Amino acid sequence: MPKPSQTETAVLAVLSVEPMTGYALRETITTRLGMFWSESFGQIYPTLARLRKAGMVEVVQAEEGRSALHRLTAAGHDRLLELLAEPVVLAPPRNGVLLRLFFGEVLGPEACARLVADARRRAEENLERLAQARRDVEADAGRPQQPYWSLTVSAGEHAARATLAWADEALALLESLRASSVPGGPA
Amino acid sequence: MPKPSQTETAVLAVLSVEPMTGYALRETITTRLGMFWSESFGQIYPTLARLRKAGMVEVVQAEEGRSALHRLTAAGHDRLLELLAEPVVLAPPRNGVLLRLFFGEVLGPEACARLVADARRRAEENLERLAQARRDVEADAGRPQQPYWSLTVSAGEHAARATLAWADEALALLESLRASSVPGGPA
DNA sequence: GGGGTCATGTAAACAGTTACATGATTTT
DNA sequence: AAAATCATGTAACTGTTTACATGACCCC
Repeated sequence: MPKPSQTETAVLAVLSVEPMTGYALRETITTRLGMFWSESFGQIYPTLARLRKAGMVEVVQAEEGRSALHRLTAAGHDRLLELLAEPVVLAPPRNGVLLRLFFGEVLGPEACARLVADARRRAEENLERLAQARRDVEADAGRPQQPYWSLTVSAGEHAARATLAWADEALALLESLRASSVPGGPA
Repeated sequence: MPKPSQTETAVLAVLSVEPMTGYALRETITTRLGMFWSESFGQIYPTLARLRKAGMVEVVQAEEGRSALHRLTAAGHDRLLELLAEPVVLAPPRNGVLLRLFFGEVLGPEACARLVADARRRAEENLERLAQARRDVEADAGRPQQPYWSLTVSAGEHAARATLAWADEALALLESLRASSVPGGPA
C-alpha cells in the first residue's frame, strides 16, 4: 500500500460524509474545516484522479445535467480507516509573530505592540467565526457527528481565548517597556 | 531587492545576537526558538552561502584552530530590519488531531480519546520545557532582551494551558459518548 | 448577452525535509 | 583507539501554492 498522504486522508474523510464534486470538496474544506485544515485545487484534483485510478473513489451521475460526483467506494472507506489510524503528522513550528517578538529589541516596543495587536485582532475574528460555527453545530443537534464537531469548535475557542489573554498581557508589558525607555514620550 | 525569505529572516536574526557557526545556528534555533520555529541543515547552509555571496554575512576567524564564525555585516543588519518589517507569513492550518476528531464517528470515541490524550501529554511536555525556558529567561534578568523572551515563553504557556483545558473537557465528553453508545461496556 | 459562480485541470515555482557523504575535533 | 559530537555541505524527493487556461451553467 502506498505511503499515507495527508491530502488523501482529508479528501477521503470529506467524501465519506457525502459524495460531491471536487469544487464542492474544496468549498467544504474551506468553510467547515477552515479553522484547522486547508487544501488547494492544485492538490485536490490530482488527488481525486489518483484515488479514482486506485479504485478508492468512483464517479457517479447524480442528476441529469448536473456535474458528476465523487463517491467513496468500499475500498476507499477501508483506506480511510487505515489513514485515520496513522500517527498524526505534527507541523513543524513556524510562528512569525513570536520570531519577531523574540528579537523584539531590534524592532522596538511600538512595532512589537502592533504585531501583538494584529494577532489579537485575528484571534477576535476567529472567535466570531467560531461563534457562527457553534450555532451551526447546535442547529445539527441529534446528528451523531454533532459531539465531534463540537469538540473541534471548542478547541478553536480555547486557543483563541488563550491568544486574547496572552495578547492583553503582552500589550501591557510592551506599554510599560515603551514608557520606561522613553520617559518623556515620543518627541 | 530579492523577495523575503523566512529562513533568511531567522538566520539573520539569530546572527544579530552573536556570530556563530552554521551548526551552532541550528542548535540555537532548536533549543531557544524550538517552541515556535525550526530550521533544518538543508535550509541553513544554502541560506548562509547566499547571504555570504550577497554581503549580508561575513566569515570571521574567532580563535586559532576554532571553526570560522558567521557574522552579520552592516548590510545584513539593514536587511534584517527590512525582513522583520515584512508582513508575518501565516502558516496554512493543518491540524491532524482536529481533522480526525471532526470525523470522529469513523474512528469511534475510544480512538478519539487516545488522540486527545496524546495531545494532552504533548501539551504537558511543552509546559515542562516552558518551565525550564522560564527559569532560563529569569536567570537573564537585566538583559534588554529579557522582557521580549518572556513574552514568547508566555505565549507558549497560554497555548499549552488552553490545550490542557480543552483536552480535559474533550475527554469528559468522549467518555460520556462511550458510555451512552455502549451502555453495557465493551463486550 | 454579460457577469458571476461552478467546475476541472495543468505547469511552474517554491519551501522544506531527509538522507547521504565527508571529515575534523573532542572526549572517553 | 574508538565513539561522540562538531561542522559543512549536496541531492533527491515531497508536498504545496499560485497562476493560468478552459469551458459550462445560471440569472439578470
